[in-house]
Amino acid sequence: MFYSKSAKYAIQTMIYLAVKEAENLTMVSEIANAYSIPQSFLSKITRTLRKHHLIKSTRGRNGGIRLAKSADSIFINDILFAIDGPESIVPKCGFGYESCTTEFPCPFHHRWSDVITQVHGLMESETLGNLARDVIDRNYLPGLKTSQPIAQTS
Amino acid sequence: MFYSKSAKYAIQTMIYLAVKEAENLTMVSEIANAYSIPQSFLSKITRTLRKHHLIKSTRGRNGGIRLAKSADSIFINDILFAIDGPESIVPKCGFGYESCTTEFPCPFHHRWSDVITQVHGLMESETLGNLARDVIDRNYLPGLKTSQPIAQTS
DNA sequence: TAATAAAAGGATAAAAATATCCTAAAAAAC
DNA sequence: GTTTTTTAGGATATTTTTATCCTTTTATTA
Repeated sequence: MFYSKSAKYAIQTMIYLAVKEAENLTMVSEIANAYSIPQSFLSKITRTLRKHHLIKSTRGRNGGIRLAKSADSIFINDILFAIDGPESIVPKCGFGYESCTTEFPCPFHHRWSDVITQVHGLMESETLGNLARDVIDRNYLPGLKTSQPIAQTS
Repeated sequence: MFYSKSAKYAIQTMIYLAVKEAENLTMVSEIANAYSIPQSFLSKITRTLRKHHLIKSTRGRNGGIRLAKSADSIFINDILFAIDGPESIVPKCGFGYESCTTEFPCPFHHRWSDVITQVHGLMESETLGNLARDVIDRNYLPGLKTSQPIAQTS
């Protein structure tokens, strides 16, 4: 896949928070439960997200996490960067050559560059806000009271 | 990335063989050396390729491997399937939901389906023959005597 | 203030992917 | 037929990713 399982968990978490933006704090355990993510593992991921200033957290009873800024100002790439590191957001050669550029292309380069560019363009331009609105419109968020199988609504 | 390191090695190997199609047999060690792949590891991969009838091998002195059929009849998907298994060639949900369909889509589904479909379409339609011709045209194959840095020729 | 509940953090474990090593089998060369 | 060279195969090791466990810190509540 284009990103790690950890990054997937992170994106799920961020979407969850974006959808619940109104609420001040959400417990990590609630999100872990909603997506069937091991709680301790998700805890590590949210700590990383916090270190990258994507979320803020409060300890202690009634504590939890929330977005650090507007969902519209957070791009998917920001999340991938935080979790999978800088490499993850650099369009990489489909063929796997370390240094594959336009000047020194690999066999796959030309065939893949369009597609790879699209993927990374999507990551760069897609905001958490867009995804959250999509989730709300479709009424689709596991674990939320408002959630309904989309199959019934369409 | 879209596929594993093993699959990358396999694709590199298959392209190497396709370019050298004229020659009867190529040693695994030669390919491993050309791409800096651990030889024993590549040996395992070529055994898998053989079991999937993508290459044929001959043991003993002057032995080696060669394509089992015409490069034009081998699709990249065939290689990915052999190495990474059936999952690798099934377009998967960008968001990571296990069951993400048109009827039961996830937030990413609509945004990603176009891109994912393109990636997998490319895998399905791209043949080893096409890639090999590209390599020959560009005179680009590590370890081959004919290889030249493409930067010099363009 | 003590009990409780939450995130933070560190140590460890389990699983998966990648890599190494050694022996066996087979084909050719001598 | 012995040696050499190559792929086949199995056992093991290393690395990376994912997951678990336990303790600490912090805030709330009783």
